[in-house]
Amino acid sequence: MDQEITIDASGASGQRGPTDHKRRQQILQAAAEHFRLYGYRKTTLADIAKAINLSTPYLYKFFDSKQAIGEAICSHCLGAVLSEVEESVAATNSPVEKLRRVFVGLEQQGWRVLNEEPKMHDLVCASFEEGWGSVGWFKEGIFEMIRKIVVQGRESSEFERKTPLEETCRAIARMTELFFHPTLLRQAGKSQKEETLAVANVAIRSLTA
Amino acid sequence: MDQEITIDASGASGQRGPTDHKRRQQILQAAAEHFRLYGYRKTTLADIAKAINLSTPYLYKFFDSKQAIGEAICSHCLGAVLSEVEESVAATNSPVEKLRRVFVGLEQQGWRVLNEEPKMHDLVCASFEEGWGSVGWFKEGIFEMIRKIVVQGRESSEFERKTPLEETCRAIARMTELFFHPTLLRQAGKSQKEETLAVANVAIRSLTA
DNA sequence: TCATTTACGAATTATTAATATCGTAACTCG
DNA sequence: CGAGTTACGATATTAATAATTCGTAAATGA
Repeated sequence: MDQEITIDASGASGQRGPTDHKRRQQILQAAAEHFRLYGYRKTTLADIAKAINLSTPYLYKFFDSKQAIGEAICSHCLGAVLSEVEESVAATNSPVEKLRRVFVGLEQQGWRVLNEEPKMHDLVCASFEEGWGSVGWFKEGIFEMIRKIVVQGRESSEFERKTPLEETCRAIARMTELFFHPTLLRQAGKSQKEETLAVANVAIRSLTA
Repeated sequence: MDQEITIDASGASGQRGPTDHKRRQQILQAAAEHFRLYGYRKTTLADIAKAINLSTPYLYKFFDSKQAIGEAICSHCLGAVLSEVEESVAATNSPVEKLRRVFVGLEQQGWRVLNEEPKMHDLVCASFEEGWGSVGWFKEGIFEMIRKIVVQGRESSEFERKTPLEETCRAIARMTELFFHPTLLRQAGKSQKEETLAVANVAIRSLTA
């Protein structure tokens, strides 16, 4: 009704009932709007149901729990972050520059969510604190992105080929966490472009050894 | 009465009145014991005062606030962590091994506090969340430790000398945070020796380039 | 059979009042 | 004056209670 975009809930756990059902879409869109405006904790299932003229219990035809809806919305938000970063990465061919853009892009996007969608940031915080499925999925996305870049860099001989691929990429993925982890982001309180670049450079130098 | 060790409060902010006063020591020791047993939040100033037969307001002769006492105890705890790591670092001459020990040592010590002194861990969490002075002091200590190691490594030609010292060391110091930051530690829920070593290796390779 | 609701118990979350705690100022004692 | 206390207000915390909210089961209609 509001936005024409569809929210892909596949990937988030806690789903049930028919996928690709019109109601699921409505629920997710109503939830997204309410979460963004009033926050996850303050919106009740009744709010969501009412917004699309349904009774509360019917939501359970599509989701296991309120948290399951939260996870779906969170996945969508994190998915958007990942897409932005992927796009930025795709816009250059240099593996070194790609890697730098992963770090900088994640920092920027994390900062954007914190500032422009504070309620969403809260939701992301909760998902990290409670270890929801959406987090693992997101981290895996980052790891894959980095792995591809490193593989490309090794093929073009810009990166070394001695160290174990998996271990190295996991470590670098882990390092990006310093700049997108919502709790750290909040504690930092300000953008950290400088620091991000410095850490990215460490990662890059370790590969170009 | 309990422990013969003295707690050095210099470095922590929020202190007032005579330094090196017998009462300050008593307050700090009583506070340390209560914080460790019952937690920062649950111990009241009255508890501390009563333990050494003082009235509550007299504590304010030595500390600006309850938080100031918390900071002092927190500094002491973090100082102990730093000492342990420094000792481990001092036990080898290889800069590479030293650097590895900074990472591994911090991870170990962080994990130890989380498990063996959970109430202290809560206090450390609070200090990070609220950005107490003790945190900046601790991070600066790590940075200094790393800087010395890198300088030594450069002098012995084991490390490269092209990259700016300050920036590089700040970045590496930042990377260690992944394994001692109390919030991340709690969220991880388990020891991460493997990951720590992997990230340490990235730092080391970036220097031996 | 699929879409949906009503009825309802358990668990969680506001609300509020009572209490405790923090921190200051002024006071006492030797 | 240095060591310490008493008295006290503003703020935070706890406890008890009332009200919501989550989530299930069984029921209703198309």
